[in-house]
Amino acid sequence: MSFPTAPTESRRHTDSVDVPEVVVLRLPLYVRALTQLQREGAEVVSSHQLGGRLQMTPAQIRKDLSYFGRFGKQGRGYNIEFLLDELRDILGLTREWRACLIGVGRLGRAIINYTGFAPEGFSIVAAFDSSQRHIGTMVGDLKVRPMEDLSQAISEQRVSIGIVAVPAVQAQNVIDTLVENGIHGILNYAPVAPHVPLGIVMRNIDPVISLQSMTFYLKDA
Amino acid sequence: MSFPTAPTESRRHTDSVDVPEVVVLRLPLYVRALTQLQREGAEVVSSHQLGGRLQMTPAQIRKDLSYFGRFGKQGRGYNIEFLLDELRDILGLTREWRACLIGVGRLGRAIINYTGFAPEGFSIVAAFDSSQRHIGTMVGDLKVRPMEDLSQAISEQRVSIGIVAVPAVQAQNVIDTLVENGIHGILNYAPVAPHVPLGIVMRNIDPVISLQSMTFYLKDA
DNA sequence: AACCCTCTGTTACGATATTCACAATTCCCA
DNA sequence: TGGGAATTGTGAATATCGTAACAGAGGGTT
Repeated sequence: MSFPTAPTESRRHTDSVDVPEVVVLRLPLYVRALTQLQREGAEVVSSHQLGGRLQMTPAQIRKDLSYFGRFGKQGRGYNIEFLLDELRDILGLTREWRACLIGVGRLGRAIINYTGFAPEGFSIVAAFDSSQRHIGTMVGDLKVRPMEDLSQAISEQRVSIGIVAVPAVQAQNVIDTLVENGIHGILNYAPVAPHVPLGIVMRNIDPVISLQSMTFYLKDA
Repeated sequence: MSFPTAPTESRRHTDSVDVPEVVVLRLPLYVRALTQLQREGAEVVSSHQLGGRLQMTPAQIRKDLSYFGRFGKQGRGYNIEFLLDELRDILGLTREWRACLIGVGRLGRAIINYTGFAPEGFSIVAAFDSSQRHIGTMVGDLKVRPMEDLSQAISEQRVSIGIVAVPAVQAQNVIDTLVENGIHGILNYAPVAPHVPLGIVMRNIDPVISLQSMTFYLKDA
């Protein structure tokens, strides 16, 4: 498999289900590859074909899927539309997810303007900043609000994900605030590894960390 | 440990060294935590303290470090400055790394303007795009060049990393071109899982994939 | 209908990764 | 200087993860 355990991700939820987290982390890749295949007009795919696309062994794909059910037909493979529906359902991608953004500096503005979220059902419905300089200004089509409004906005707009794009020093504070206000999922762009209580799911987006592990392999090539 | 193998990363280099890739992926986190500790004025740290910061077990930290040498003192811990130097050396962070950016759309421009790279020794020294609309324009302080210039720019400016910020459909082509021109490290922002030959190190930055694995844990909370 | 080819789901096995546990070393202080 | 407290480095034990292999089911073909 080409996608080993990246050490800057996630946090286990409850242990009610016994699906390895590595498996969950791969499911979105399946969704994407299947979507691509579907666009190409395919109706059925074998674990071997899918493995070719994703550079992983057919056995791993079958094993991963088997944690959730039996989706294929022997001798034939997987019906793409059906499997996609199932995977979307498993991942919770059949509904819209509303997120709020904290921090509307350069990075925050880039995130708001990123067009990749909406087609996948993720929408940013509120933006916050602690600086007077930003509060009240428009970013995309959102008016930037003060942090004091966070609690109200989260409940009124039924926000369940917080996207953190503040400077490193503020990140832990902001994340604590989000958690206190009932947010359970955090997408953190700040270059730190914040602490979150058990049951909170965090994902870190950090290009510098990615580069720094890359150079290990490049340094004497 | 809070940082399980994220399944959208990397690719093993040569197998000359026998350090597990998961270990390499964690080293940058150590570097960052140690840097932070140093800023706070600490001179020595134990694996237990460091583990507290990073939410991992002391044993894992000691084991990880032991792949590369013996950096601590029993009864005392690790000298922060010394360990930082060693880790930076191991990761190849003692030199400057020059990268080129492909794709100067919204995402590409955000990447160029991102201020987090330079302080860590990563600089973007050339920008390319295939669209006439962009070629010749200035992005940050770089003039956007046509793809035909890629080969020359890579050798003349001694570029060793390619940052890909083109639409999904173009990503595989662009990456193939980079590899053909001697690039061994690729930071891919395009929402695809491209194929790269053995020996090429790729890291994927993909917030949507991160969110899609997060919702699995959020969906019935 | 009989045969053959294909491909899944799953169990058994092997590889990898993490944690445990402890001997050995260092520091500090009395 | 001696003794206790702290902490490393590491082999062994455990846990997790990936791969191989195969029985059994589908579907196509003659």
